[in-house]
Amino acid sequence: MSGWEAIRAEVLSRIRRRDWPPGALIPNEEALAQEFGVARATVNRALSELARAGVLERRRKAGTRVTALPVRKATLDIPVIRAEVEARSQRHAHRLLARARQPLPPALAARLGAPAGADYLFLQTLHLADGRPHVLETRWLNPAVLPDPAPDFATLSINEWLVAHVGFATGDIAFSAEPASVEDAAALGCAAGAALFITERTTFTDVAPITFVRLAHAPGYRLQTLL
Amino acid sequence: MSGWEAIRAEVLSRIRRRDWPPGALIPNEEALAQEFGVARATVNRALSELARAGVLERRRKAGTRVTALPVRKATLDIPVIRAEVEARSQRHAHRLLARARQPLPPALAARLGAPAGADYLFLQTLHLADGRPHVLETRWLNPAVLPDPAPDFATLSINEWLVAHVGFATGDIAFSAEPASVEDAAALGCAAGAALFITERTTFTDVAPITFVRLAHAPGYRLQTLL
DNA sequence: GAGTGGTCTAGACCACCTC
DNA sequence: AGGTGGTCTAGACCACTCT
Repeated sequence: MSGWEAIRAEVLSRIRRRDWPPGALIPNEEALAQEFGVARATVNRALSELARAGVLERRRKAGTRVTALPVRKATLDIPVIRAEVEARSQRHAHRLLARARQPLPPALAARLGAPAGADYLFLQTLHLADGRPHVLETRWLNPAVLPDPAPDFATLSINEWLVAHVGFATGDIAFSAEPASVEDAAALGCAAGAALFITERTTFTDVAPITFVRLAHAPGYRLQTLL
Repeated sequence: MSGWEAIRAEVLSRIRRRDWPPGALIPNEEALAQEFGVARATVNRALSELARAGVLERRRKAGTRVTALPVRKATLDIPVIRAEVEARSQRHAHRLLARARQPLPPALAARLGAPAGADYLFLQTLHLADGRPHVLETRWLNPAVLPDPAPDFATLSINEWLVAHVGFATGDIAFSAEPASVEDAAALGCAAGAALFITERTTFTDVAPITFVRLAHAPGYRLQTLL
């Protein structure tokens, strides 16, 4: 191994070995470049990666420190549901349970930054994995992003239509646990009150809100990632 | 704005505008460098960031494509519990409920890559926020990583001792929803069967397993992040 | 074999921040 | 005011992988 990855490994090793304990200032880029016999840019690359991982804290003039109370950063992959199901070699299908124009509930209007009571498209979709209920998707969609006539979401999943036609957007995502409502339970085929893993996402373009979606995952769902 | 961030923004804009639709091959680095009047390294930096975000897919010789079915990547911060509580201006405290040497349950031994029935330290800690139950932490700890004599975890939280003395490690993390067990309910002061948000982590150093920890969060907990 | 991205270098300038 | 990291350049070599 050589190059910036080798330097990252060596620095990490010195941190683990407590040569550079938590909170300590480490030598500056030029000194390390000399020590390792590489260009400063190579050291910069290695240290920047460690800073991104939360292991180091870097500030101009102040130098580079080992993070005292490291905030571990985990990267989650949020796949399209169909891709997630098919990655487990299961067959994916979806059924459109509801589709209606509805005024946006006030709480959601606030989260999306939309006018209260705005006319939104309400969609409820049940995703199936190998024919069994997998995820109940409840979505409010800004009709302004839709073409006229609107696509038939009975055949093409909404989410896939969005990623293909609206493109990349910003937003936020939240995870929680909720007891299954009567509606959740009916759709997912579980008992009311069962512990469900809930994902909630809001997405925006630069100019307008796009959608709010709540995913209620069938019992047993796990979201997993490497640290 | 100028530099690599400007180029990233312009490329992203062309993708959103569908000048470069999903799946399309975009010009190579040298062509873009000429067009924007910058060095190839600057284009490389911009495109690498977009690839890291999952917007582009890059392969030598094959070139750079707009991701067809983008896998959104969300970065989660996993703070030390005390820091998380204090960040909300609440007072943190913890009580050590149990501490015992116990053989590692077979299921956990497999996950940690430890010999079945290995002698581990079992610790159960209740974290309080403003005096109210916040998280029930259930942990198995490899005694080999502890000094002799072992620290008194009644005063210093285990997790903080670990981050300060064992240092950075690899591992994995999983999130799920579970009904509260009788034990969970008693500790957290909620009803048995209530929907709890569960975090499970396993961590290793290069050479040995360190710990498995299960965090049962009190009802209402949300894990949130930006996309 | 050849085209593409990944990385490295040596030097430079600059933004930022602590002192 | 001056030290530090952040970025850019122009050029080079290399690793990978598609054809």
